[in-house]
Amino acid sequence: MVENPLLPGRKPTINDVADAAGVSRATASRALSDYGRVSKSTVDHVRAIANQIGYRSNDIARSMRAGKSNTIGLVVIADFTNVFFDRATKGIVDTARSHGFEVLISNTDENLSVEREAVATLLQKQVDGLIVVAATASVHDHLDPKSIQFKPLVLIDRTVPGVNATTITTDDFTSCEESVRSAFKLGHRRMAFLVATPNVTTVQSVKPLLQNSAIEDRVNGFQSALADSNIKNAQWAFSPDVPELADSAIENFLDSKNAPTIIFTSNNDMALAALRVFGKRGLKIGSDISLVTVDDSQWLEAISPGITVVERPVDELARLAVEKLIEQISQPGTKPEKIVLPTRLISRGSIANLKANK
Amino acid sequence: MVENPLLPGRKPTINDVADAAGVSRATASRALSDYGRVSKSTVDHVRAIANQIGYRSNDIARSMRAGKSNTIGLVVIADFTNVFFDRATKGIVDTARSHGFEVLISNTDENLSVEREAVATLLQKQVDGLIVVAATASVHDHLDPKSIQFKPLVLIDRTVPGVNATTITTDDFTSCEESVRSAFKLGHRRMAFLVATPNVTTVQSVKPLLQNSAIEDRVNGFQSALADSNIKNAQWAFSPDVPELADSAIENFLDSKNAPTIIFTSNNDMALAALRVFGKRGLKIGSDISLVTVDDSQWLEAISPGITVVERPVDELARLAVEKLIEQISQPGTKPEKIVLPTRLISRGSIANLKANK
DNA sequence: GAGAATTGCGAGAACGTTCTCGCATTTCCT
DNA sequence: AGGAAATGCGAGAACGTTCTCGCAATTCTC
Repeated sequence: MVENPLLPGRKPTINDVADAAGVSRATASRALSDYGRVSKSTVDHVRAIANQIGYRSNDIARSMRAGKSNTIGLVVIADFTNVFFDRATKGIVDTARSHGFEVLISNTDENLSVEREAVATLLQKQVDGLIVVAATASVHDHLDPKSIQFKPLVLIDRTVPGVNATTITTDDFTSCEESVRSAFKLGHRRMAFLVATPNVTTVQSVKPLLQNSAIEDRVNGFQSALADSNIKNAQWAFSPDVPELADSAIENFLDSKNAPTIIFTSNNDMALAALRVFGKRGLKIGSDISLVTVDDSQWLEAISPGITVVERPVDELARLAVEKLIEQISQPGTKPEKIVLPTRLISRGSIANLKANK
Repeated sequence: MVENPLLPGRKPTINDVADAAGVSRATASRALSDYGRVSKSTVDHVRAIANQIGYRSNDIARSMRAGKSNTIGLVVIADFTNVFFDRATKGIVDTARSHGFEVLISNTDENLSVEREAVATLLQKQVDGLIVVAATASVHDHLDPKSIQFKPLVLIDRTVPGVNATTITTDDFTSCEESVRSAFKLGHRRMAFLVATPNVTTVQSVKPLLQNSAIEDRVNGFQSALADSNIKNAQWAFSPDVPELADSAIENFLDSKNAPTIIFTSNNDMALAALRVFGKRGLKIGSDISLVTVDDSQWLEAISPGITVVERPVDELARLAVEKLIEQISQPGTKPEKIVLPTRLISRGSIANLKANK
């Protein structure tokens, strides 16, 4: 190991800078961090010396002294194909960085005990605040103020009743409603809905108790439009996010007596299931069968026909989450807000026009 | 703000535990961290008290004392659609976590100065080691041992000549070679290649100096098979990762005099460009036009026909990167290794069989 | 030009851990 | 039973910062 000739054996500390510059540690600190009273000439001199010996401040020591780590914790769903959380994570990391914060990421698998552990670990790492995608709406003791040491908290994607934190969600209801209406206008009457439901183990045809307000919103949006259109025989499948089960749910739809002309899926994974089964059966999307899903990604636009989709503003959600969190970190009194971001139905070619075909 | 009635005003520290348990701080520390000499009864008592007052150790203070942060830094390409780095990041975070390490992530945009800054920031945060996807092969002073304070370093995806660090790459050469041979066997003679090239600003038809060994390997693999098959008129486009430019490169291929029957793309973004243009022109993949790309993702398999792809072992790469890094962190003498992981050509329906058509 | 205000800087404490000593007390060995 | 070894624990230092005090030297004020 080659060493710095000036300071053998270890990285330079502020004491080394002080010694080399012939000033006290306190003055060196003031000169480097630009506070307190120091003469201009001392500042220049100390900084020159610091550069020369390659001094870089130790953020751990600084955090310890300051009681702030400039780090936020993110507790999020790990899901290999879920574009939404992928992009949200990336947006959060980038926004945080641009505000001088680092992000510690913990992946939970929609698993409450993993989530508990993750929150505890992040708090031990002394994060200044937390952004959480809560696995379940019914349990939240680990998110209560005292459990998180009264640190700021922002919930994203889903609400948790009983937790008085800033919450940033998307208006899935309205666009899902609109997607059904849109299909109705094009002549669709037999509709089926495949909903990813983390907290079940088998496919259900009747809505179980959902633990996820975002999914609940989508289901409610679909149902509201069905009611308005007086459609009573819609088929439903609530499936765990397991490819085989999702695929079989789609197969069941297609094999049923009054097979649907259109299938709505609640997320990317479920849309993949639909595409797999359609491909296997040689069904042409946009003519033989129709498809609408939630959460846009580039490939949904690139393939032909493009898939009609409810787009959620993931980048804005990520940005807001970080900004609201940092606001609460820097101004502890700030009141929590409930923010709902608008979504948008993007029509591509995946809904067949049944009226034109007649 | 509600406070802990036992300890008003702040989080309990190990001093509070010691006081409440009636022992010294040293003994409390020994009892909680299970080292040194303490009686069984003292351990039980101290732990009970610690639980009771809700004590959780402060990892920042611990890191400061220990000179180790149990944190690794990841410097990686931020790219909205690049599945490879998305999954690599996730794999790295999960593997690290399972070994008790956290990950600090920095996104660079294939930008050297951002990369420099990121490395410096992570070092200030006192990471114990670094995993880096290097933006450029020609400059590496910021990755030299003294620049990274002699901390362990693992390079992934790309090699950087002159940096003596553990390197984990994939054997893109062989599978890319095989993909061309595979197309040749099916009767393809007119081939075109669209290669994502971060360090150019316009589309080039002649290979520029690539700064990326992974891309270089792919190009070399393609070229090797072309030479073996005696194909001399292959078309090439080296494009920045900008949708409009990539799309136009594909258009140019299709509009050229001897238009290719098959297009090879070097990554997911370029494949999306191909799909967009094919769709726009009504070309049917697997019959009118053929396509092969690199880096698998679920949608490439779900659509019909599935896209033939060179699959790279991203999860294993991520796992190895973390494990090798942690090995070097815990055993400082460990020699760097150069690991090359095998890739695999997955044939789906996207290469037309021109021989069968005759 | 004398007191007051300002400026520049050093000494030392503090953040919350862990670890090295050293000192009692207990246990062991013959 | 008497010395040696082992055990249990406390005092205090150390990690690298920042910040509060206070003191001397300089500048200001009338």
